[in-house]
Amino acid sequence: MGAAVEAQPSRTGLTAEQVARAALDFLDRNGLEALSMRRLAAELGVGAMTLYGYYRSKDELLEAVVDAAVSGVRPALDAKDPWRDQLTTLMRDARHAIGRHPALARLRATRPVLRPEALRFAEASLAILRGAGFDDRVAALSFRLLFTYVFGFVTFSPAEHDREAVAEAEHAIRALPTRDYPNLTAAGPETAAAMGGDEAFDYGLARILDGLETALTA
Amino acid sequence: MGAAVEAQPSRTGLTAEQVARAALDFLDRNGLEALSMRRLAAELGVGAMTLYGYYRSKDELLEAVVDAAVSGVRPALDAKDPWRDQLTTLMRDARHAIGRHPALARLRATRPVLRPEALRFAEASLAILRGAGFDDRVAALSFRLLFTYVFGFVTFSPAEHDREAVAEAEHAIRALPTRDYPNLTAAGPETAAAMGGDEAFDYGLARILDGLETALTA
DNA sequence: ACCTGAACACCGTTCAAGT
DNA sequence: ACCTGAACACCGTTCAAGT
Repeated sequence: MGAAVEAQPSRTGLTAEQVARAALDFLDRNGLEALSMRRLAAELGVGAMTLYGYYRSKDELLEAVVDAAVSGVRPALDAKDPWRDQLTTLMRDARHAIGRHPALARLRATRPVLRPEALRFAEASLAILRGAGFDDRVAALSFRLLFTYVFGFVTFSPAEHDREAVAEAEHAIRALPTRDYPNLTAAGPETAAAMGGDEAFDYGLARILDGLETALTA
Repeated sequence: MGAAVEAQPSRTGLTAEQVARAALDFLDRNGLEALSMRRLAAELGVGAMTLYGYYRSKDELLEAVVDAAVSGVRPALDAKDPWRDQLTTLMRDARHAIGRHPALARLRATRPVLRPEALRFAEASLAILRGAGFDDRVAALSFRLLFTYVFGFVTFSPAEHDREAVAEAEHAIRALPTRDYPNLTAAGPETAAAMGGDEAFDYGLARILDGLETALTA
């Protein structure tokens, strides 16, 4: 399990929560590779070893960071909307929520996160799917598909504004021998453009929802 | 760019290729965290600094490792099959190819891989999609959806045989308050089971292909 | 030319000591 | 009780020296 030694403001005036929040903030500013216990401690103005009073290891701290990022985020849904619209809203919101803390998706790739706060996304998805008429098994499989898509997208797509990554991809494709890569070179700019952004996300999501609709009416 | 100092067998009898292959093997045996330049060098029976004769940095070595893993893998397709069957085969093969080197998916999450060998998957996908009648833009978007799904699945699903991860998830769900998580607790075992495995992969893939079919005939 | 030990600036974490 | 410096066993990489 994770945090929770005690929420007592100790001699340093720090709580476990505050340490996790500071780590999340550090992650957003400097990225995952930059975070070290020593640097975080220095930023908090305490000795490196002080952090081990709040978390038994760096791993445990990182788990708490995921929790901190995810807690308080409540899906805003209107149950009167059609299930397809509800899922679209939920997945778009999830994408943007994760996109605000890019390091987190990679953190979740190593460790499946099973904290209650992180499971609200599953609950909200299943509520919509079961409400739409999917039985438990198919609702669960459908949720997993949506989860995989959203987390896969934020993990493997270049960041929102990263025009450079797209340009690099286009350049790499243009350098390919046409003979061995006839289709990729023919659709080079389109393939590079499809690597990320709202259009790509929405297109994929729409196809998945088309597929769910087909399964539901079959 | 990556490797390629020279393929000359030097004093140690090592080539850049061999170093990359050894690193891939090390990764498969010990995981991403365990790989260090010092340890790999020790395993190869050379000084740590010798590796820097082949690759300028650990990053560059890792890029070559991705290349080594991916090179030589040719999609085995029968162009006479319907496009849907061809895509199913290609994506299943890709999933298993990546699954053989679990560290690689996480490596690709940090750096988009644009080496020619890695782009064969894109070429094969686009060949099928364009052959099916998708225009370049929609074919590119559809490829990206499939790519995201396959890489997302191998990244965020527990490994094939990891019965323990499923049990842990089931346990975590059972501990949830029914009042706040009515749907998740109701479909707990199904949700845990859907985290990975062939059934989950094939279900998701089938829904995506349903969606592509809908888009194509619309 | 090719290889490598020593050294530098870092890590996470243990342990014993400080207040 | 709470905090922390020193120390240990590691990193990736530079640099100067070895053959």
